[in-house]
Order: sequence, then structure tokens, then C-alpha cells
Amino acid sequence: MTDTATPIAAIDRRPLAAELTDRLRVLIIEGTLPPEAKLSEQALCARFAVSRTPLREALRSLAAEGLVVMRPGRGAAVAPLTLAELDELFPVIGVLEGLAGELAARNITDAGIARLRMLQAELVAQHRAGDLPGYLRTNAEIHAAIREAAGNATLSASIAHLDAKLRRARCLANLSPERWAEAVEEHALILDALAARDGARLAAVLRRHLANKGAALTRQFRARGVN
Amino acid sequence: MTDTATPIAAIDRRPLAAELTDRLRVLIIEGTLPPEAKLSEQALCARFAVSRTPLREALRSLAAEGLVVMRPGRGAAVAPLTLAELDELFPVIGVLEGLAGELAARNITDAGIARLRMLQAELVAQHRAGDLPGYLRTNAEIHAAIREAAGNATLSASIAHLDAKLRRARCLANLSPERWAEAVEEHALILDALAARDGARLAAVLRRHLANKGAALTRQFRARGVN
DNA sequence: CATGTTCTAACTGTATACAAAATACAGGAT
DNA sequence: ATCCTGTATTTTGTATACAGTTAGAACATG
Repeated sequence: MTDTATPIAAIDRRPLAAELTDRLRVLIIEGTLPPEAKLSEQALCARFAVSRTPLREALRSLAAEGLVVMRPGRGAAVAPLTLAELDELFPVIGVLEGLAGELAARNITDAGIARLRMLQAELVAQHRAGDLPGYLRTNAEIHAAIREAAGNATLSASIAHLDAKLRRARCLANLSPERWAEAVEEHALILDALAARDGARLAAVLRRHLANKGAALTRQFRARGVN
Repeated sequence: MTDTATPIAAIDRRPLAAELTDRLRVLIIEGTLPPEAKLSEQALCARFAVSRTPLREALRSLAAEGLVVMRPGRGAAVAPLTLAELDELFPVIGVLEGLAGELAARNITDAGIARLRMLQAELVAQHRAGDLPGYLRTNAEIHAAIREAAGNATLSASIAHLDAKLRRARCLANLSPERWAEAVEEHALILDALAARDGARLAAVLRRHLANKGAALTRQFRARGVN
């Protein structure tokens, strides 16, 4: 009998709106579409070669995520990036990541800890080598691993939601050498607390980690006279 | 000079999609559209007497909120309500409300505390009178007042987002007399901590308050053999 | 010169039309 | 009787068309 059960390639039949949402999100986060940029439907339709219907649905999704603002009758625009909003953002992500750490400390396996040790070694090496893109990737992987170990999809979704805004800010700023070194040290503390399975300590460390990250970012924006 | 500044009737120029989003949200939260109900575009269009375009945009907004799921090619449906998701929900709202309490303890004015004392008295009276709708309203007002005193719009939005799911669960369940009495007592502790401006204690109390609320709700769903 | 007005062009909000896919159902084969 | 298969119907995904509003420029006016 021929094998008809095993799927070969799983044909990708995503709606255009979903694809547009993802692409626009990247453009906004990476700053190609800067804050306050007007999102003319006509221009975007031409750019992506689609009609207005799926494009509008994509814009509405991004509006629900807070990356786009829609003013009735005046069209959509990339959400502004204000210092006030950044200041608000980091405490919130802080407690959420803190909760993720707390849960992860309870649930993580020895294999999970081993993997994080490996990632931490990578992080240190990349810092020493001055490999910023690699560092950012590993950094994201570490936090993702903690969230995954927490085993709470609702929590992960909430963080991802806010993290989009954070990443946008980070893409528009740049990491100072001092803050970079400090962050690496903080990651060592994170790993320590996790290895000790000390949830309370891990939560506190993560919360402070996020607070410091936020302070560094807002300081930079403020110095640059932004907003 | 004629008075052009004072608005007469504030002409309602909201887009249909926004209105539809709000109405559908209520129908979902209140259980009129129960979990897993298929959301046929045609049927909803007839019901609201609008075309498919604004309706689809509304569905997409609700999908981003997590109240609706969209399966490509198969249409939209009210998001299922699972015990697993409820279990995940309450710890997250707990830390967020906890943070709100922490910030509120720092920022709240004496007038704000006085207002909360009044609301607390109302709450107790409504409990004693067995006025459940009134109680739920006052309860919501209290938590809203705390969030407002926290002065963090991002935090408020995050909580509101998750609270929609919580309210849906609560609408589908019902409050037991024991849990009701317990909740009233917990609210007294909340007010105490806030009046003392003890942020750490308030955060802990709020977190436990949410955890207890969650335990009571999930216990009920479990007993009912749901999900 | 500043202010207000009118007209035009462009754009958004909504409805409808068309194409492709999914579901439902009937008929036939095993 | 059960399962498969082909067809019809319904429904979704996308494009286009139309109406109303907004923004901007040219123009008139105090």
C-alpha cells in the first residue's frame, strides 16, 4: 500500500492578510516604517501588489497589537514611540518575565538548565567577540527558553505582545558598551537563580534586569532629545 | 459671536467596524455567543445589517484579542474556553494587578483612598443585601480605580485585554456564597494595604486575591465537567 | 498681509462582485 | 450496508466600485 498518511510538504495556503500582518510588523519593528509614518493604503497596496481588503485587515490586526494607530477618516499610521510609553512598558514586561522565571524555576528540567548553560556560554563568547547580532539572537533565545520552561502560553503571548514594542525601541536605539557588559553579568545571575531553582530570587533578578534595560534605553532616547 | 465650541450632540462618526467589534465582544463575553460557536459571516451580516467588509475587520480585531479564532478557509468561531487556559490566565492577571497595586500605593492621593473607602462600604452593603449585579459593578470599579491610580496606561491595557477573557468565564459560571464572602474579606485587606501605602503587601494580597478567584472558578468548571 | 472661502483631488469607509475553496449530498461501486 | 467519488451549494478570500469625507491649493476679502 502506498503511503498517503505521511504529509510531504504541507502546502502553504496562508491568507494574504496574515502574511501582510507579519511583513508589516517586521517593517515597523525594524524601523523601516518609522514611528508616526502615515500608512497610505494605496501606497502599501502598490508595494505589496494586493488589494485594499486584505491590507486593511492586516492594519487592523496591527492596530490591535498597538503597533499601528487608526484615526477614523484619516487613515492608519505607525504608532508613535514616546518616552512616556517606554517608561510604562518596562515595569509591565518586568513582572511578566518575573512570573515566567518563577514558573520556570518550578518546572524546568535538568536538560533545560544544561541548555541554558550552553546558551549563556555562547552569550559570553559573543560579547567578548563583539558580535552584537549574534548576542541579540542568543539573548532572545535565552528569554524564550525561560518562557517556554514556564509552560504558560497565555503568559508567553502577553510578553510577545509587549516585546514587539520593546524590540522596536531597541532597533531604533543602540546598545552602549557599558550596558552590554552589565547585561551579560545580569544574565549570569539569572542562570544562577534558575539553576538553584529559586523562583523568588529569579523573579527579582529578571524584574531588575528589565528595569535596567528600560533605564538604559530611555536614557538614550532622552539624550538624543527624542520625544 | 455664535458658539461653535460647545458640541451639540457629538455626531457619531465611528466606523462600523469599531461598533461591531464592541457589540460582538459583549455578546461573546456575556455568553450569548457561546465558546466554539461558529461565526458565519453571512448570518452576522444579516443580523447587524452591514456588509462583510466591516464585519470581517471586526472579527479580525477580536481575533487579535483572543476572543475569536480564525481558521483559514473555514471561517471564524468564538474562542474555546478551556480549563487549561483559565489556569494560565489567573497567575498572569495576578502579577499585573499586583504591579498595579504596587504603583497605586506609591501614587494614590488621599482623595483616591477616600473614594475607595466609599466603594468598599458599598461593596459590603451590596454583599449583605445579596445584590450580585451591584456587587460585580462595584468590584469592577474598585479594581479600575486601583489601575487608574497606578497611572500606567500600558499596564491597564494589558489587564483589560486579559480581563475580557476572565469576565467571559465569570459570566458562564456563578459566584458561590462562600467565595463571595471570602472575596469581600480580601477586599478589606486590599484597602488596608493601600491605605497604609504598603506596595509590597498590596501586591501580594492582590496576587492571592486573583489566585483564589481563579481557583474558585476553575473548581466550578471542573465540577461541572466542562472541558 | 492675514484670514476666510471654495473648489478640487485624493483618500477612507462601505458595499458589491467574482473566484476559489470547503462542505454537504447524492449516486454508484464494492 | 458501507465507503468512495463526483457534483452542487455554500462560504470564504480577494478585488473592484461607489459614496462621503478630509486635506490642500487657489482665490477672494477684510
